[in-house]
Amino acid sequence: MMAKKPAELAKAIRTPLTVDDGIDFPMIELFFFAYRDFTSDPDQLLAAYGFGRAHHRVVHFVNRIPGLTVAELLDVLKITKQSLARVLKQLIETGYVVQIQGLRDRRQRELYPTDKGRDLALALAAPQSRRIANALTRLDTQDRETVETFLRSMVDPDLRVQIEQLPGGAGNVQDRAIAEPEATR
Amino acid sequence: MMAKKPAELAKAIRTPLTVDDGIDFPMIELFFFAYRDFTSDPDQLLAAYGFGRAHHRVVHFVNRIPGLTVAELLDVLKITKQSLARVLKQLIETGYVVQIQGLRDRRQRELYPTDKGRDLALALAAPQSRRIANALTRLDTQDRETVETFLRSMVDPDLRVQIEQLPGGAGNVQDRAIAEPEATR
DNA sequence: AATTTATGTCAACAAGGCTGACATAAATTT
DNA sequence: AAATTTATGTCAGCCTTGTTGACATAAATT
Repeated sequence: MMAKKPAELAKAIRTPLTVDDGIDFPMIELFFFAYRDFTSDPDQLLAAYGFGRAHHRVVHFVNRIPGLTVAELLDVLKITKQSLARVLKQLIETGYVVQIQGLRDRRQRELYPTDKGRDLALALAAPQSRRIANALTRLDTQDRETVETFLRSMVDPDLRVQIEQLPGGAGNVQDRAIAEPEATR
Repeated sequence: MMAKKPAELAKAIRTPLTVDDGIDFPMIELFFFAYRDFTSDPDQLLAAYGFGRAHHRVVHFVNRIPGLTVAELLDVLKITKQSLARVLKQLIETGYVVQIQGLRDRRQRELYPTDKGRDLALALAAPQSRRIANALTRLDTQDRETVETFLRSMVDPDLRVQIEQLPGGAGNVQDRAIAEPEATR
């Protein structure tokens, strides 16, 4: 009996889980590895600035939706006020983001990027966009829509409104397919 | 000059970044939101077990590649020994994973799931697999290959070997398309 | 016999999640 | 006008999970 080696107590399963177990493991793993490398692109850049992924997300959405309020940003990021406060404070102090008191509602703080903030957002997005463009070159042109449809369907239905609100409307293939400068401003 | 209000110092940019800036923002954001919700599926389950995402990843790969060594697991997860040690210790103590001394090389510890560990891996993978299956229903059958090709191309080329080694070979569309139980063991 | 390798462990640190409580100013309701 | 609600900020403290560097041990290799 000797309870010393737990390896002897509970028996080891030596066969791998596979698709035969009714789970789409290949797709689960592809998604995992793809996202891991996708996020690794901006990581080196961020480290140079002394920022982390949390800063990245804030800078990104402030540039994509200039003037959004703190509450709106919390809703997009799905984090708590305190978590946001830390990184937002740093971004404001270092001059990447500015707050402007709301006109209609003066309790609100509208968030805007500065020139520095815009440059950073572009620099962070560039390698990710390149990676995507490269991946799409292995596909037919109309396959882009397939990938978009897939990814959009992976998002919780009640959260897809967030996507549709973004300029360029990733939630709206038809709108953006032509890539014409719309009246988004 | 009163340096009190940084909002007044650096000017706010009021126009959003769009695809016109040469960046594929729609795809970047779709990927972000899709992955966010994809990982939220197992999170509730994990919380019930008192585990985190780190435990999830370990349990997953130990079930997919039973008998892999600590060094191999570190290589797949791309984390440090110490980070792995913490969660691995917990998983072993609570009986989800067992270690067996290597036969060829007795320094190595081969990692295997227990029955508990296998059940957990399946329970965690189920909602993710369901989400994927649901997303694929909106596509034609041959579009699955398009999505797989896209995701595989998003992975760093030198890291794609990791995918190809997994049973069911997500890196090998032809092999897995038929979903036949091959001589993978 | 000496060295290298695989693993474990300890101490310490940092980022970025979380909660709960409390403060303030502005808007809204009564 | 007074009371309440809302948007935001802030403080204290906790947890997970990533990091580094140092050191120990046993087994394999040279």
